[in-house]
Amino acid sequence: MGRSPCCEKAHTNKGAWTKEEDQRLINYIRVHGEGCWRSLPKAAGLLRCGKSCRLRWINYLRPDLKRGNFTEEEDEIIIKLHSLLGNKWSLIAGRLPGRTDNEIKNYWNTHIKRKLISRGIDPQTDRPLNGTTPAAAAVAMTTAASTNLDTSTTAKTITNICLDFRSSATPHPSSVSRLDNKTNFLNDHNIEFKLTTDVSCVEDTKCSSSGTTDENQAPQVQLQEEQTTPSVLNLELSIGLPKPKSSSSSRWSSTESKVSHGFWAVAVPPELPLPAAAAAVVPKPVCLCWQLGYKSGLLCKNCEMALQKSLSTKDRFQG
DNA sequence: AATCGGTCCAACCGCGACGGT
DNA sequence: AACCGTCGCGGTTGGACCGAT
Repeated sequence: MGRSPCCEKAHTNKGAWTKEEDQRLINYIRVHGEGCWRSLPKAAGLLRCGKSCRLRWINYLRPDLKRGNFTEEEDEIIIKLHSLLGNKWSLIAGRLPGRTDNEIKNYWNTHIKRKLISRGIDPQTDRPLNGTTPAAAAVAMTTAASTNLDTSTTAKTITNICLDFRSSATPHPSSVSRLDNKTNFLNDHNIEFKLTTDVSCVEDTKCSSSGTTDENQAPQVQLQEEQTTPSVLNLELSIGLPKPKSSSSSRWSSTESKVSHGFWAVAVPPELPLPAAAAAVVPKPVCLCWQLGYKSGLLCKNCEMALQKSLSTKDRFQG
């Protein structure tokens, strides 16, 4: 049986939006908020399909959108995140408040690709075009030494990636909520982040890594930023085998799936002192919004709970 | 002024993931 | 477990714009 169309195409407008349509959509969302895109067009009196409305709002009408050219800092963040995540535009957008995935994707294809080629970097692979590692490359890959922090049966490898987030501002809540939904790819590849604001990383050009190791199962890589920037965040990346999936679907097991869009990570808040952190290291499902260092109040429900748990653990160690 | 080619970006399309039943 | 509806993501496209000739 074929997939039913998302909307009745015969009675919907296509193409560029008119000012009146924009205004209708804005007015409706102002009153009713985002969501339920399927029924929105009818309720708002728009002859558009829900997908079209959603796209128009997210990419163009949202009030928190940043307009204008990308800054050099934004360029560098995009390049670095792309080298890490690939074409995960929504994930990258989640790190650039006010920018949309579509905008970043377009910008990548029209500007950054050329920029990278001029630097001698292959934009597809983010590796040097000539196959050697140039000093200009933003990301160098080296073997990582790891320590075993994982008590689960799934092999994980934690690596450090230092990214330059000098321009990082507090993300808008909408970015955070969107980010919460970006973890499928990371789940599938069992990739974990631990993002801290450890200033020592700024000074330490080596960004030492820690994490589990299983030489038989997981490749180990360390991505290391050239330490020429004044402020760098320490982003630990764990790469391992994909989480086991139920036999007939791509979903997680029942206990795992209790956490919607969950994100398995070593849940250690940045402020936890090292000994406590080491003791508290257990795999927990939390999402990227915490792992990316967002503050309480901007976290999703899952991360908020995880944060509270970890803080109580911290209290026990200090008390 | 007209034409052409390149660039940019808003919007569309198809697909996969998730949640509910 | 299977099915269905909805949502969100990434790739692609079409047309507007702009500079060169």
